[in-house]
Amino acid sequence: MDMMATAGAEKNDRTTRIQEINRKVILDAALEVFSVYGFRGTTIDQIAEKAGMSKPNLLYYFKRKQDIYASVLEETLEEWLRPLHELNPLGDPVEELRRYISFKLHMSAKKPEASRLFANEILHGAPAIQNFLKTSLKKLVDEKADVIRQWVSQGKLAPIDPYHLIFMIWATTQHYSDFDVQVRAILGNQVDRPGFHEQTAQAVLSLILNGVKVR
Amino acid sequence: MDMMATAGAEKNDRTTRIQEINRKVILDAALEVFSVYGFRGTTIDQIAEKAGMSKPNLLYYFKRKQDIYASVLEETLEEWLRPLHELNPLGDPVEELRRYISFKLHMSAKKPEASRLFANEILHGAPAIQNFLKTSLKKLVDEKADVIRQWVSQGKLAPIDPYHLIFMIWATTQHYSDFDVQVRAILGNQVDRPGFHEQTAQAVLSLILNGVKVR
DNA sequence: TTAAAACTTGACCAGTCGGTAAAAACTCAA
DNA sequence: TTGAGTTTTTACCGACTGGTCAAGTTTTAA
Repeated sequence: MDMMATAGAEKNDRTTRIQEINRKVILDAALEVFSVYGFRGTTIDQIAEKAGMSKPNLLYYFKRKQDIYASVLEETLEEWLRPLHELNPLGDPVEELRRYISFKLHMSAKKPEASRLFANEILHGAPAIQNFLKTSLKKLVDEKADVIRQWVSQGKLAPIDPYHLIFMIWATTQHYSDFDVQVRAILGNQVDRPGFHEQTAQAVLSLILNGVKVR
Repeated sequence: MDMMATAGAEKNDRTTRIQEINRKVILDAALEVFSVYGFRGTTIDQIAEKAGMSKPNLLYYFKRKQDIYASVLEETLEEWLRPLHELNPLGDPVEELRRYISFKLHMSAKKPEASRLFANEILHGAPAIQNFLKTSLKKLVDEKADVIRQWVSQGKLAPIDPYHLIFMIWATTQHYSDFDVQVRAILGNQVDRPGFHEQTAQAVLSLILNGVKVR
């Protein structure tokens, strides 16, 4: 499997209003279903039902199951990585990291499906986005690792490995969406109490930032 | 789906030598396959082939696919949680955490299949081990969270939330097995260099422990 | 108004997969 | 050696699922 462009509808390559609407409806439904059941665990019928249309109709917009999957991934990837893009080399390091972590936690809470979709894809060897990981993602991370390394060499951060720091931030923030059931099993229904998200952010921030500040 | 006992072979409930061997062969094969493809993504034929026997023969030992899956999970769970059990309330807090983190990282590197198996199960809502999570696991974590809380109140650790600390340790250590492809895509083949595992351990340890030490 | 293009659907097909049936092959204690 | 119990295999079934087809309905541009 490999990342590929969205298959258009027949003959003409113009995108009609109906196409625009239905593609979006399908991709929204697909995200919901794929993120819960994974690629193999998802049936086209499930997506079609959630999208409120028949299977052949759905297949009119996306010729194969993989096309839907690749499109959902593509759509969500950019949004998911934007916060890292915004890590500002000129800002205050601790403040920048605080912003980044807060935002990632916020995304995890607000859109856990996206996180789970990736987690599942990567867990299964990233068949559809391997190339993306090795090019775009690597480039972005290398860039930001450089930023962090400079912060360190300027004495603004403790001498930490930037890559492992980034991995730790990813792992920790996404844990709360990917392993939601486990978190719930252990913390019980306090997870649903109003202030929980803020408490979590507070705890995670102080843990990571303390490990990163100069002493 | 729910956790269930291993289905024995027919009539007599005595476990023969052949049964013992074949059950183990099957469970080893099953761990390999399930951890890569997940429950739905795995076919009984795949497991049977890896185990070197025919599908009906495999089904002679485990009546249904779910039984194999449940058995593999059950078998691996205990081993996976043992290090947390060994967190010693009487030891030096930072040293105990160092040991725990090191051991988890070591397990992630040595037996990534186990980690991936759980990650996959939990990611999909933990249908087979929900009950385990809510009872055994919760009890264990509550216990150890208490230990950490006491360390904090004795002034031996910075004032951190014990649950979020545990989550962070889990998330970070398992990241290296669960998201192996992503780590590889970003770090390249340095991952396979001899000292890599030690470097990672060093980086992760200093990050987490710095966040935890009293200042 | 109209006809071409776009959209939708019911019927269906072929491959896959979990699981069964029944009989053959093997093991082992007496 | 023998036969009861255990293990293995061949053949097969029915449900599911990804995807196709052809015919119908709706939309849209002229």
